Amino acid sequence: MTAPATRGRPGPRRALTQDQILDAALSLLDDGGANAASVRGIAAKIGVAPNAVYTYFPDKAAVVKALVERLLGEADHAAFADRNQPWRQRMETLALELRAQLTAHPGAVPLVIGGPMDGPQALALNERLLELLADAGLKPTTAARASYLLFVYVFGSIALEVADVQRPGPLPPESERIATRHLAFSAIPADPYPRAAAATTAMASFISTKQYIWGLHRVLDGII
Amino acid sequence: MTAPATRGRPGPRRALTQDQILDAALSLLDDGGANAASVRGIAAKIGVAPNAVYTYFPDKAAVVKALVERLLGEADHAAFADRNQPWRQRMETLALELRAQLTAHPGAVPLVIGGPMDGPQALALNERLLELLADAGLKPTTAARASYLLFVYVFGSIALEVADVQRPGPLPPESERIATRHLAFSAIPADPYPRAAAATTAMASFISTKQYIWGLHRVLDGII
DNA sequence: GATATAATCTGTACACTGTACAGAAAAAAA
DNA sequence: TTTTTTTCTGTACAGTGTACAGATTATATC
Repeated sequence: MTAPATRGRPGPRRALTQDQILDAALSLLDDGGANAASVRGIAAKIGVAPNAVYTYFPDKAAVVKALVERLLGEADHAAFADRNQPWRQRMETLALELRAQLTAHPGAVPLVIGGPMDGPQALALNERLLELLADAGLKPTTAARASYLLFVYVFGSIALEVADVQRPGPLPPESERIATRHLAFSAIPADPYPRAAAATTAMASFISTKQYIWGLHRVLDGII
Repeated sequence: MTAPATRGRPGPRRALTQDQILDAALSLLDDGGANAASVRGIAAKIGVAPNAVYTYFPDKAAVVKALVERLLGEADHAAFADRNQPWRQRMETLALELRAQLTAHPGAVPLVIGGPMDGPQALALNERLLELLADAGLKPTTAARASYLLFVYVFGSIALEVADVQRPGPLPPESERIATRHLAFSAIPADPYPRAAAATTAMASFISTKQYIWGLHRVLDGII
């Protein structure tokens, strides 16, 4: 798959692989946040000169694109491709899988939603969704619309969730993040925001799995 | 409102205002994309040394934060605060208003969804949503959940829409963007993606106002 | 095998980025 | 008038992406 296409031509053997570069990039993102995956940082991590990276990718954008593809591909499609399970269940599995995959790399999330989702893995994901929605009884065009809506919901949720924490590094446990939000929201004055001020506890927990599933079900209810 | 708080103290008069800086930043974003709003660019645009900006904002993040607040605040709340209209209508007005406001500045969108939406204007928006959903008959906690869901939908949609074009500058007209997508999607092979390949025309138009409204209605249907 | 060819990787360099620090000019307070 | 405080500038530093020119290395050709 990731075989070097340049064997049988002159020149020294490649010392690196694309995957090594992506590994390094992801690792930097994981403990440095979205801006930590610099070309120089990547190169340093694998012990090579900065511009050696450009042998494997034309520019940084290509690295990011490949990394996004890889992250999307790492979601296990097998689980929700199982047509024996009820479709809502499969949808839930898919949504949770994607969320788990992406929130495990919060620094990468801005990169995922920062570019067009038109790579092979995004298309594959879309295809699984279309199958699933067909099984749910939707006509192709409605299924396509619904698939896009679900994309919006899933990636929108994840984006808002990771945007909520500013410190780089792995996402703290849900409970801790909720506690932080609660603290922040407790400062909301009742004067201009009476309704928000009265709902701070609820609002604090909107980054939770529970709310994520609740929202998913509302969307699915709307699609029917 | 934005009065200089430092009058009645020694020192030369300020040559700039925060708004001038935000104007410059927005203008740079508008015709250079999300990375174009550099401190140096802003300073050059208003004819001042780069570090003069730091008199008005502690760092670049603060500039971005203020700019986001301003963009959110520029949505006209009056239209959908009118309780005489049916609530679905008001919701539609709100959603369209926000989309228009943000897609008018595509370069700013990554900045909007890149940080926590907890500023005064985000809270004000949330408050309007809560009022609206209360008028729709929802109980406070359900209204709060639904409000967050709508945030996710609106900003998620806008983010995906803006991420779809890579060239900086103003968003091309919808028809042109759809045509571009159509062209790109026409290359989708039927082999691994039969369903997607059969729906390219539909998929191309998912960045449209029509799809946006359709999705909104599905979400509202789900909320009831 | 010797030679030509083409692909790696490195060193250096350039134009950018955010921002820290030191100083000069300016205006109000004393 | 002198002191004090603020604003803005100049300079500087570490960091960014990446272009360019070699040196090195392996293959293909003669």
